[in-house]
Amino acid sequence: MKEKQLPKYMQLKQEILSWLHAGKLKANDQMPSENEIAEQFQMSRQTVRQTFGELEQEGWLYRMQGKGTYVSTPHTQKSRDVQTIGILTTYISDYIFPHIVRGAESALRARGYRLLLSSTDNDKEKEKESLQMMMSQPLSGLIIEPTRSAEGNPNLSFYLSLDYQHIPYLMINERYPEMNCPSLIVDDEEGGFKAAQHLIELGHRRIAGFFKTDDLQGVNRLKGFLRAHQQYQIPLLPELVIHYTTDEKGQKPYESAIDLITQQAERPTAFVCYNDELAIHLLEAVRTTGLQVPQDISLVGFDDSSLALATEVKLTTLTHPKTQLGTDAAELLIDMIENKRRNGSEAGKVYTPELIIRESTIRVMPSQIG
Amino acid sequence: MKEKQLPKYMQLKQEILSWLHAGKLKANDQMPSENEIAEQFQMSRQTVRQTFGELEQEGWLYRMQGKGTYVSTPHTQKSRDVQTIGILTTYISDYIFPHIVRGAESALRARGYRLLLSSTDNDKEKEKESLQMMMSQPLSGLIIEPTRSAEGNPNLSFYLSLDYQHIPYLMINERYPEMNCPSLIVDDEEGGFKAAQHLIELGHRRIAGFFKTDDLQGVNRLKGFLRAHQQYQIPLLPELVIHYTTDEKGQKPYESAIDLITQQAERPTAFVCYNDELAIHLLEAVRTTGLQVPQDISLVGFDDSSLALATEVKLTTLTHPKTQLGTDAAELLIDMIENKRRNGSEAGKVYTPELIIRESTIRVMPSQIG
DNA sequence: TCACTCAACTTGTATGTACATATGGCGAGC
DNA sequence: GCTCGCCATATGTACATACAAGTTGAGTGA
Repeated sequence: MKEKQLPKYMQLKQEILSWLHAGKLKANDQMPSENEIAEQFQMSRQTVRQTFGELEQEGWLYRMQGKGTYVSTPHTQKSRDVQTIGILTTYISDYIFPHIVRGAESALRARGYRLLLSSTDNDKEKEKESLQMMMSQPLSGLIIEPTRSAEGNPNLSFYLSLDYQHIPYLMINERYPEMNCPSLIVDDEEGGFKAAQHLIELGHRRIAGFFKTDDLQGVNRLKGFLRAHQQYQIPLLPELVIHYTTDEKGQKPYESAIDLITQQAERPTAFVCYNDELAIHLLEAVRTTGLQVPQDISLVGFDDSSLALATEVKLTTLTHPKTQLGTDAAELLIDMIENKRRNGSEAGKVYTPELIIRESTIRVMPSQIG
Repeated sequence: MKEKQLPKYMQLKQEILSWLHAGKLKANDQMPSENEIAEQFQMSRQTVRQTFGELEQEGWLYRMQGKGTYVSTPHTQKSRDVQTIGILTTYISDYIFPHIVRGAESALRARGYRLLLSSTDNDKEKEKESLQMMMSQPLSGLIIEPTRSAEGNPNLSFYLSLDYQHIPYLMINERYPEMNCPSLIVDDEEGGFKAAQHLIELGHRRIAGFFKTDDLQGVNRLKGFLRAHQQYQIPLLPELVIHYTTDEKGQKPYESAIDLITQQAERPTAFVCYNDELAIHLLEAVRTTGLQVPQDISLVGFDDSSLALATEVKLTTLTHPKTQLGTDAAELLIDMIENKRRNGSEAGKVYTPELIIRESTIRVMPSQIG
């Protein structure tokens, strides 16, 4: 019999809570007096007082000297059940993030959770501020999109204190390798591979790749891009791989694309773009040189965002779960909270991007072949 | 001597709190044991326990069985200062809303407020749920984007209870006429007027208007559209004004546009679209009929969203403050909270949309003139 | 009929005792 | 030098008693 008997006052508390849940006692009903309960349960009035004290603290009962003890209104009771979950993303308004937030928000609302939202603008210092503010009041769980994950994790101590406080959390899109928690990620390497493979199978041999490499997403897409070239034994000229950072995204890739088209002896026949946003941007760049997509240059985007359908030439791109990712994250987190599952990386999920072939890619023209 | 002597346990509580405030006891210092205090203050251990119990409840102390009682970290104490503000929008992921949310979020974060986010999907029932959840825990203020504002306000009681609880709130984008609070709105009627005026001055005489009329935004844009026709004394055929609701937005305007082009004896030469999203959609519709924008049909969008620049033919559109609106809303609300300004409609702000002329509108061709 | 008193009941405060249980240090014994 | 067990001390639980203070209603008296 290792199992410990609950203290009497706790047993009484459970009993009374069960009365409330069973509807035996309704709002503003008067409770039996302390002495009545004491006699009925064969315990002293002091013990009953201890129980009533806790129940009052927790908002289930209220007491009036000289009159008696009463059941609180359901409003006051139920409100304690509303829990809050935080989401910390890099950006809010850009691109696919609103869809992730929306998926999570609707799942959370349906399950009765409130959503705290904060963004980091991909800035470690803001990530720290946001974590501090979020944790300053009771939090039931946290969904995190890591900030600049290719550069390590200076806010590790905050994440450790999440463990210490037993607050469940999970990561989306990317992960900090040193942390052991469930993560919902997209297999970006596979996506990069599929993009390059698609173009190679269409006969392209000079494919330029534009990748944002200050987050793991871009690094992994690049990795898959390279692996496809190796696997198909296509030599890849170093100047056909363009790296850029978040700060440079407005200029560098655009100018590099124009350079590649106009300067290179043999211009590339296809671009693999870090995402749809960049693809649209490079579509412009191609047009300014007088060339056409897809006749002269094939384009592959990433993420299947709304932008991919807004253009006249609909973009070939790779899917991103977006809303589904947000919904899955919220539901997994709620499951962790309600079933007290421990953290652990085994839980997560990996999404494989699927290629969507539209109008921006085309079999390489005979005239283009070197 | 009316003044009642405080109970002993309360006196002790005051005493211990004064120790904490005076810095006599620092974080994680060990308190004297219950028995020591009891002897020192000439009271029983039970009384000391009562005091300690309350101080523990309030977060000042924590107790460890067998070890002793300790002072909590200042973190736990000071954290009570972080306040929470809610934002209730119709949509989260769509269109310009992410920008509004982003503007508000960054302003709030900078000022040390947390952001609770919820959406209504333009559904009154969900609006009610969201309000309930938000108000279930302390809230310092609320930013509301009204749901289906053209159809009245069934959740009025919730808004009245905001007043009752002295929670400041303000409205963005639209307003419930019966409520007296600051509102930040865009002068949509002026926008509708400018859109029509622009086309009229380019010589267009048969201008079709597509408006979503289940919210006030669309109704007002339509109003301005009509006013321009009156002012320039252009007769407007009833069949050139297309109404639709949120549910119909995928089909009705698209089909109506094709009908207008193909069925009408004299097809319209320009479309005024409820927003950029619809404009892109109708751009497609025009293309399927073999006509071109802007040569055959001029298009005006609304809101200057990122979509307006994604297309090959850059959209002529009207500005929307978006991020600025979110930032302004957050800062006004913080001002109301911190300076205890009362609600009142005098505070708000009205933004006037500006016309941005791009490539989708053109002077009417001689061949087009009936 | 009205106002007052008072008894009986409620919860609030205060103290005393007893034992249970968790912690940490000390010393005996290996 | 290490381990084990004991002990002192801390908080946790439980019960008993006493009186204070607020509420209610029945009973009393003018």
